[in-house]
Amino acid sequence: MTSQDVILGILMKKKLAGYDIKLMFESVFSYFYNASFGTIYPTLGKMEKEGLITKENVIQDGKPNKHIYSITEEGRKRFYDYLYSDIQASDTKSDFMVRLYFGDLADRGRIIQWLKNAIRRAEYTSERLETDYERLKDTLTPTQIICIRLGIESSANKKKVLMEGLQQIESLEE
Amino acid sequence: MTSQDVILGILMKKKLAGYDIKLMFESVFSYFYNASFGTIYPTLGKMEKEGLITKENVIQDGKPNKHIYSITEEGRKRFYDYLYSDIQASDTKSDFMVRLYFGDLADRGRIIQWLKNAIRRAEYTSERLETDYERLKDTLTPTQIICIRLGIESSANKKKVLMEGLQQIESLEE
DNA sequence: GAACACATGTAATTTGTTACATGATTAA
DNA sequence: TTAATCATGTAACAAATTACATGTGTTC
Repeated sequence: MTSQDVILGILMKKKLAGYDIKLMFESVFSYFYNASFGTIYPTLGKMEKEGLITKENVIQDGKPNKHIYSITEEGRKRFYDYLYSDIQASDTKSDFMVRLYFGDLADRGRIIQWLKNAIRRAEYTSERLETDYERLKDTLTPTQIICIRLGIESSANKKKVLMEGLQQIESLEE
Repeated sequence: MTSQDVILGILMKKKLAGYDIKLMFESVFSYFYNASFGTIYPTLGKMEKEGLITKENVIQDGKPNKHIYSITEEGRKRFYDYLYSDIQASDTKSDFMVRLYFGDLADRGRIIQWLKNAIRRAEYTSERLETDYERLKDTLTPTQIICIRLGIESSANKKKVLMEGLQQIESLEE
């Protein structure tokens, strides 16, 4: 799975500008995919050259011009090639978990701070996704519902485990 | 957090060869970090040049020679620079979740296959980690216990959510 | 005889990030 | 007036993957 595959998928449903795609990465996709502008724009350029998408120039007033990209037949074909390919193992880099793993090399106060911050983040994520879910649930496809449920429940679960861990750490003798 | 930071952390406790580090990435770290040989060996080389680690040549019979790396004082200092730096947001690329998100473009049979495979993987992961936990729990530090608990419970939770999702999909009219 | 575990390393390529450059409008 | 939102793009650089190359011993 490359950024191109994901962009192709997004354009399957709607024509969009690079900026809009970035907004989607930051909202819906944030807990399972992300890419920066420095990836999105060059990828869109490359895809247009290859005939997978076409560009439309939209002049806006008060705002900069937009390049709206639409997927082509060739692009749709390419997307299905991806959709029916083998699923790759997911790849996670969690700095927080690495810190925890090496936690005995840090002082107790610092660890407690790490845990409290992570608890707050997990809480915030699960609440944000829950709100999104309530707002969007009538427009989501069945598999998108599973996707967002996975996000909500995993962050709620994470919060639970972290709170148990925090209690454990706090109960320890110095 | 770079591969260098993680390798430094691993060498804080024990001198090891690149091959051993790879084994650790595949076992203990697998659910929150990973790096290939193509990353590990060049990184070790660079670290030695910078004086963060030292190399020791170990001749083995029947097996190829090993290069055992030990961390230096300079390396320890560098590790603490990392340990006390800001924690970076975790970065996940889940091909499975992306497929789910675009699931309405795939046929129902395929989706069911995806879900069943993911359920099996989640089950396997949580069982593997649970076994590791039972075997190692007396040697694990308190924060390592939180770390592994996070892995066990998150995969068990994932399995639960996926099974609910599968039922939902299977109950749908064609 | 094939494949796998052990063990290291390089090279080509891909992929991605960060920072910079530009510039209008709007809200604090 | 400062920052944020909107909007695109490039360039320098960093990071990482994949494949290749080498070679022994063991297991199937």
